[in-house]
Amino acid sequence: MNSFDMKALQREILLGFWKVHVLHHASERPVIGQWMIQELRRHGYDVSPGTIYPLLARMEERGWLKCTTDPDGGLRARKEYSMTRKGQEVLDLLRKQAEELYREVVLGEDEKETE
Amino acid sequence: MNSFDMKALQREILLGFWKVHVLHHASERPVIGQWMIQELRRHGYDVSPGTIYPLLARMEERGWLKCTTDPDGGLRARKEYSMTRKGQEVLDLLRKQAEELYREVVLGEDEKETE
DNA sequence: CCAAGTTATTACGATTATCATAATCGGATA
DNA sequence: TATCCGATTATGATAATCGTAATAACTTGG
Repeated sequence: MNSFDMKALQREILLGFWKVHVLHHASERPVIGQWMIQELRRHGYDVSPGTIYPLLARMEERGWLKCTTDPDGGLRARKEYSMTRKGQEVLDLLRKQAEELYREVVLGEDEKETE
Repeated sequence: MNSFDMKALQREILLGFWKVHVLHHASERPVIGQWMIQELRRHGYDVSPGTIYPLLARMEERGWLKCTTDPDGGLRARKEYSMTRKGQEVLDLLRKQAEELYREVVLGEDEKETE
């Protein structure tokens, strides 16, 4: 298959992409950790709970997502993360960056100069 | 300005984008650490040497980039990183991912189903 | 009603990446 | 030769990620 270290690539770069996907999905419907794990597996990537859950928790801490749980659901009830105003701002910026990235590295357009 | 923690955003997500830019640039002409720092500054982002140089060194370790230096240039001669075959494979995969990301979060296309 | 699976999250210790800042090196400038 | 500039290196602290195991609550079958 690939001749390179996929684990390193996931950690250094792809995980960042997936975080953008998470924010995007969260802006349409609530996201839960387990869904994210399965979704990535479906795409052929394997990411451990020890990565996913802390990641969502950090996004909540930072105010990018808000978390709701069934209060009667017990200690490990499923957590639904949905978008906040701040998260939306982050996502807006990320969309711009994702577009720049696409234009430059996929389409091969030159960077626009800041004059 | 922004109401969110830009430092966290840079660290968790944007830095990954910039790594893709680095690989892309390296596939066209050699890249050096100082250039990268200035380029990011030009775009309004501030990243420290303690991030950039280890990052390039890791890419070399992993065989994604190869490094050439003027052998008579002394201990801190400028290092030029250029693309390797393995790095090109990494970049190819990243281009696909960047395109998926763009289609989904910028254009709002639905994911393609794996049936 | 109990045992066994299923769906989820949490805990944890080890490893790796990132950060800010200071130090260093060598060439150019004056 | 003293100073500045372009670059990289060193370092110690902090933060993110990893794999694995533990836990909790529901569901299902006998």
